[in-house]
Amino acid sequence: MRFDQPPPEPLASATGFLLSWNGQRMAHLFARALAPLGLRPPHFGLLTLIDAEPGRTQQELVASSMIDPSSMVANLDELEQLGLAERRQNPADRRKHAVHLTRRGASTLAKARKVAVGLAADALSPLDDAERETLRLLLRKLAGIED
Amino acid sequence: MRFDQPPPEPLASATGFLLSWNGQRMAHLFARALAPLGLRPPHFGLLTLIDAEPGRTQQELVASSMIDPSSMVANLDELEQLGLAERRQNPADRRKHAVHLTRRGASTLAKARKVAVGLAADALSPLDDAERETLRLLLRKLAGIED
DNA sequence: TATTGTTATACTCTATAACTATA
DNA sequence: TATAGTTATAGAGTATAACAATA
Repeated sequence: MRFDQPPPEPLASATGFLLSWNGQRMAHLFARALAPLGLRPPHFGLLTLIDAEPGRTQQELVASSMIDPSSMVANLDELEQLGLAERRQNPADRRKHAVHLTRRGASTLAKARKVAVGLAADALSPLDDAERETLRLLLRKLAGIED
Repeated sequence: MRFDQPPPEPLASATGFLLSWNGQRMAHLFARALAPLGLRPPHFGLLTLIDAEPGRTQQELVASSMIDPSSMVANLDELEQLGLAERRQNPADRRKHAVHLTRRGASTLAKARKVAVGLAADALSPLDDAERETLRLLLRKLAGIED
């Protein structure tokens, strides 16, 4: 898909289509902005979740993320290979792995956050601050988040 | 990706992430709603564009859509196999194909539109009418559409 | 030599389900 | 018998670039 020009009418009149278009465009831009760090968007989400509550098991991460179990394995494998996260053994139950960030993982996450903030500022530039906040609140409500 | 629960904090605080999440969720739901008609989302977009201006060449459709040339061929092949669209020869330039809907294509498009309208009503149900219109206008502005 | 359309191919991403180990 | 994690595999979807035909 190409996102180099505004979407064509009459599709661009429908809210559902606009939502898909803007969302997929944002995902696309984010993937590209993250690539120089060697990360893909799910990596960023996972690093963020591990950082928010270190030591969770993979299943707990599956439950609180959008990633299914087999993709979780693959993504954590990649983060380990990059030296950004590690699985630690739980002595009480050797089936369970506690997932932590490495020091390098924490610093890479900080860099990635800067990339994300910069991209958002750029991609949302057609809107002023008040409009951005209105959009954010509408999207939270739409996503089913209670405030 | 799973979209069966609201996205996790702290990701769900960022407008960019919310945009991706809602957009991909909508695309996902739309793909599923369209499947019983034997269509995928690009088919719907293409049928809509052909209907809006019948007789365009494939290149013109490429230029005014988000679909790249080789995917355009594949998508039109599929629409022809389904009996929904047809390539007509241009006598003046035999390289160019004029793309039209068949009668069946027009009626399938009408059905698909109903599906799309129903899905949008459903997926946007957390918002009231005024909020939906605000969202629509913000998304148009964000997409770079001048009003 | 440029344009229109097509084909072939390779790649990313993900989902499904089967499998291993521990409990 | 149930749970945590893993592996293997197949499938959808898309992008890249080479190719054929017509102009």
